[in-house]
Amino acid sequence: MGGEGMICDSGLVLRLGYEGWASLQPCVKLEPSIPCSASPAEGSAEPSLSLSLSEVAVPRAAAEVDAGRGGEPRVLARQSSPHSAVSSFSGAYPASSGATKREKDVVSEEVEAERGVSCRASDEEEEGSARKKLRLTKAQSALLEDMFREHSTLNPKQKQALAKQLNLRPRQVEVWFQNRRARTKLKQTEMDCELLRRCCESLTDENRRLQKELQELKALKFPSPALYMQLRPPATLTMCPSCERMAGPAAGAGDVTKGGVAGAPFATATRAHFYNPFAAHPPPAAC
DNA sequence: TACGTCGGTTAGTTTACTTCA
DNA sequence: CTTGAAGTAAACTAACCGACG
Repeated sequence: MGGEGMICDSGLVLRLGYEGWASLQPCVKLEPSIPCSASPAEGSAEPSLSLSLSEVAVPRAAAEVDAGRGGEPRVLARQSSPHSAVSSFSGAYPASSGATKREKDVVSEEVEAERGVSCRASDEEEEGSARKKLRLTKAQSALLEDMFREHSTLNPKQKQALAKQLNLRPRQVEVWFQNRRARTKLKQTEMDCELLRRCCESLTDENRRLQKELQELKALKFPSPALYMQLRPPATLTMCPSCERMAGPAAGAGDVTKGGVAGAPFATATRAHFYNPFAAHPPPAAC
């Protein structure tokens, strides 16, 4: 599994990868590498974060998200244009027709539906010519999508059967599945990136806030950290204002990982509830 | 070696938008 | 001002190619 890493403003190293393609489970690890000059050098604690996408039920297929531009559903069953060399209906409507493109498309679809035609493109006689491109019919796309939802890959037998059912060549089915997997992965990656971006923003804010708090603390020069702890409960470390969940004294007490210093007065002894966009509960809109 | 999958790319098609007569 | 044709950029996606396990 290859991983890509980036350091965001919050000083966290974000690593993104996939635990295998089929399962589409991106894993994300946020490792603290707080570069801030006001980092807890003086025995203070730095938050230890560990977010994992593996625990998350990320919306699986992009198919469900896959809408046309501007949210307008696209008509996939559209046959090729009158100029298309592979059009099954190159004569269905003349180019000089007064109908608009969209109207033509509708007509084409209706005619196609009536005839029950599927586009078997690039027949053997086409070999040697320039690359041809077919447009799958709505029915073909639907069936392929159904199959894809069941299995993202096909064994040779399934491929053969599906090709026969769709009146396509096995190679076409194979290519469709390849492209479909690629599209799904791309969509998933985009979604992951968006989640990471939000997470990064959130952590940046938190980092900023903690630094500010640290500076205030320094300015106050409390006689003892314990006093500060009494006056400033760790609940103030709540990261996600929308979640309204705070790390109470019991939550994570003693759970000071490598990032924190066990026993250090400013470790806040607790791990604040850092907003995890990959957590099972849906991320708040504010995040 | 053969085969399947993947990432990357190419190219055909469609759509949305702009311009202009 | 409205309308329709023409041009264009962008998006989508089938098909292809080479690398890899």
